[in-house]
Amino acid sequence: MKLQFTLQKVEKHSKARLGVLTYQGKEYETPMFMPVGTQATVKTLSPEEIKDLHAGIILANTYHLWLRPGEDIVSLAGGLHSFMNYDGPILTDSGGYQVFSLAKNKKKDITEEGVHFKSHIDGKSLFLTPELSIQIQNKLDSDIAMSFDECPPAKAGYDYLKKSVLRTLRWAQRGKAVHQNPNQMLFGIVQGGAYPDLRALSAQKTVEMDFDGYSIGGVANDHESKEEMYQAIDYSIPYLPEDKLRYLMGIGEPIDLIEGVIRGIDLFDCVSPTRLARHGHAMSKFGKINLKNRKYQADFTPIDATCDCYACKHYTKAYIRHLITSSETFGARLLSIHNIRFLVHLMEEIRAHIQDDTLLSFRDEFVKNYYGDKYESK
RNA sequence: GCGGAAUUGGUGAAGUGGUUAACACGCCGGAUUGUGGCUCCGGUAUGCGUGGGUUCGAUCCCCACAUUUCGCC
Repeated sequence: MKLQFTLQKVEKHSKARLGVLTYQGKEYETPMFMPVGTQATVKTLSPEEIKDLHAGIILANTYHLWLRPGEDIVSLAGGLHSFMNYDGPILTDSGGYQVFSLAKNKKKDITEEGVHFKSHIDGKSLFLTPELSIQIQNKLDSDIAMSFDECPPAKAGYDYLKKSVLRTLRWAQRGKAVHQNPNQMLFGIVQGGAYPDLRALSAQKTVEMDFDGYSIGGVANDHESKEEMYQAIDYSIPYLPEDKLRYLMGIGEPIDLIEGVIRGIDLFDCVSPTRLARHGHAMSKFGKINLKNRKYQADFTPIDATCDCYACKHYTKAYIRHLITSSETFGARLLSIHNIRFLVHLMEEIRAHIQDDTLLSFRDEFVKNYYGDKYESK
């Protein structure tokens, strides 16, 4: 069954929206943060643990699963849900971003037809097209498929970005034409860097094609400023229909989630909670905690005494620090659990504040706690 | 007791008579936004066993001593 999205409320003081996703008889509330499980697993976590965190949609990646084990194997297994034993909704990214990120400093050849680039596994030459990406996602049987887009660097320059936006529009059309899975939503992606007219063009033309939802892409690239990122959202949102999902791709810093919601975003994904975990960092409302720091060596308190996650209920900073510095995978697992729970809980708070029309003051208070003096001095 | 070899940071070690003593690990920081899980970037020996000597200059040459180690009695 296809996911259903119902918009429930828009905040008075901002564009923040509350919505409900209905899937297999269960309801999931938006705005929502989606953990990333590139290779059909949220790194270090079992599906049961993901559900215990009250996460909803998780991401998987077309590019990675195409290369290994191959979409036919997943299809033979009965699709992604049965293959990975996850009965919640799954979104697949199209592989467009991987062309940008995996082949960042390597040879790649972007043509009208598609993208030639090398496998990160064995260097083999690959050719991914908009049609192929959608066909793979049809077979993977995710619940939300993404259009294959070009994800150019933010600093690419107006002329290149314009060409790229127009090509991404043609690619979206080609992908939509071959999309066949009736149980799967298909999203279009708005590009256009930090240029208002390109974002407007991209958004309007994409919406004309009538997708099940719309993403704002190209915002997690390079080192653009937060202001530019927020502008890219602001330039895109006015053209998107109220009753469809809006997904800000790749964004997951706590403050960005709040700012995104304020601007009208419903869905976010980011590798940060799991990647930071593997590198020994815990997220908290007072900023990132680097558990590798010596000062936690004998700190026998939890990461956050008020957190209800498994890691905080049973383990101390000193123990997790020991696991991380000893390269024990249980440390990465505990921190992944905590960090995802932190973001999921943040979204719960955000939804409560939308309900009360108090999101803006929540944002201000959050920023003060999170950045402390650092933010004041900026 | 005799003879040989060795002695460089927390560790394993490279090295040269002449500016800032290589590299690796560890340690200490930092980074990380549609994930190339064990990643990236910094910092980390005011000193080369100790004491003398040679030299304009010694970690590098010489002497003595100490310690370690190997062989022989």
